[in-house]
Amino acid sequence: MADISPDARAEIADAVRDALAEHGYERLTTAKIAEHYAKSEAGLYYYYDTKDEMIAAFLEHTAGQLGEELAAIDGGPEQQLRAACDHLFLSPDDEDAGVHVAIMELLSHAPHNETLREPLLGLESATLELFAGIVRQGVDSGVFRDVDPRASAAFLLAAADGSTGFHVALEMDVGADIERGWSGYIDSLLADDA
Amino acid sequence: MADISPDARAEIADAVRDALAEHGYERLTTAKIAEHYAKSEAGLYYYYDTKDEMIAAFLEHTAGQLGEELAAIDGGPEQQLRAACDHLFLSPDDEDAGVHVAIMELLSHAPHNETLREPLLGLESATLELFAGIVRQGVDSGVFRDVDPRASAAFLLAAADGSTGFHVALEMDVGADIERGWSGYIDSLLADDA
DNA sequence: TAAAACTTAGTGAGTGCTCACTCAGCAGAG
DNA sequence: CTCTGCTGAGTGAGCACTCACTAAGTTTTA
Repeated sequence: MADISPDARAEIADAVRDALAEHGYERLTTAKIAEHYAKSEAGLYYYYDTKDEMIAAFLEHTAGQLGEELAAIDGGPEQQLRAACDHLFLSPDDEDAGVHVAIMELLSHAPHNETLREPLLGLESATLELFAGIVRQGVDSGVFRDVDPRASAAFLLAAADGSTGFHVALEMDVGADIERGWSGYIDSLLADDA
Repeated sequence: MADISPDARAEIADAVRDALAEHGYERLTTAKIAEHYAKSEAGLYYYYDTKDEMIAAFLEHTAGQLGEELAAIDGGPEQQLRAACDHLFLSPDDEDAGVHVAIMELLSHAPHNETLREPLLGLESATLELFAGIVRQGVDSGVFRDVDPRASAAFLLAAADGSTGFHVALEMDVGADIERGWSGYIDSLLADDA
């Protein structure tokens, strides 16, 4: 209970991710997690006390990965921001679509579920900080207009989260529109000292 | 089954809405819907065959209401767009917060649930059209720059949907930031023929 | 050095509870 | 007598979680 080996942690996080991508949160059962796990269903309970704890473990694992991926982006503020958006605004045929929809499901359950709230808050806060940091750098270096970094970051991140909804979940044909939308927004952030 | 009286329709839609606001979709049961309904649980099944159909009825009801509310806004394109955003981007202490989170939950279940997909698509498409119409009018009348109306509308709507997530669901303290975000975005849409 | 005692990492077969949905029947209107 | 609208009392399936047990190490003891 106290300490779980990193291997077991990662194996279970992956099993939760695969099961979530396949079935979605609503239909996620411990039996389905076990189907993607080398050991048995009861074995999951050797490491975690509840299903929610397994999901929280998946979220923490994912937050770590996303943080690494976003931190690996380099270039000037404009390039960094475009690359980061490209990463977060995904297309319906993206292979990670299932995972993103699942995280959105989890988000929507946060008001009723304490166990999930904390890791989700961590995930979103970290991403927000990262975006705000890029914008702040852009403003300081004069690449961007004098906008409020937190406001721009929060707005972009909200749009990224929301696009998962009606774009991926509903398969509405607005992928190109949304991409022009955020791209145009970044254009509008650029300082116009031509 | 075939035709349900408008009264019964509305009563059940309201019961679903109240139960959703109170318990969220995950913990929504037909018994809880019945608690907010004047008749019995079994009575719900006199009108609808499945729980999902009751929820779909609620969504259709809500889509109608939202359409009316947004259509009632008047003023110039800038005022209309600001008022519409004010309506969709809500604060955590908004009394409708529960309903918005619930719709977000429903959205995230759409990939796995055919019954819900259609009414949700209708809800989102109608709102998107409405926003795009306002922006188009603004562009045509020269109030806004020559932006792509569908792109701007889709981007704004995505941001509105997403803000429900980390703002209302997580109670992250970014309400003011997001408002400055969309307000600044509308500023950037204005034609600058000062 | 070998047997005994203990620990770690699991497993298969439940168990009890919740919940969507059903059904036989009933009151009142026409 | 029949149709509409409705109900109380189930019922069966699904699911989170438990538990008695085991096989494979590791440590202790004589």
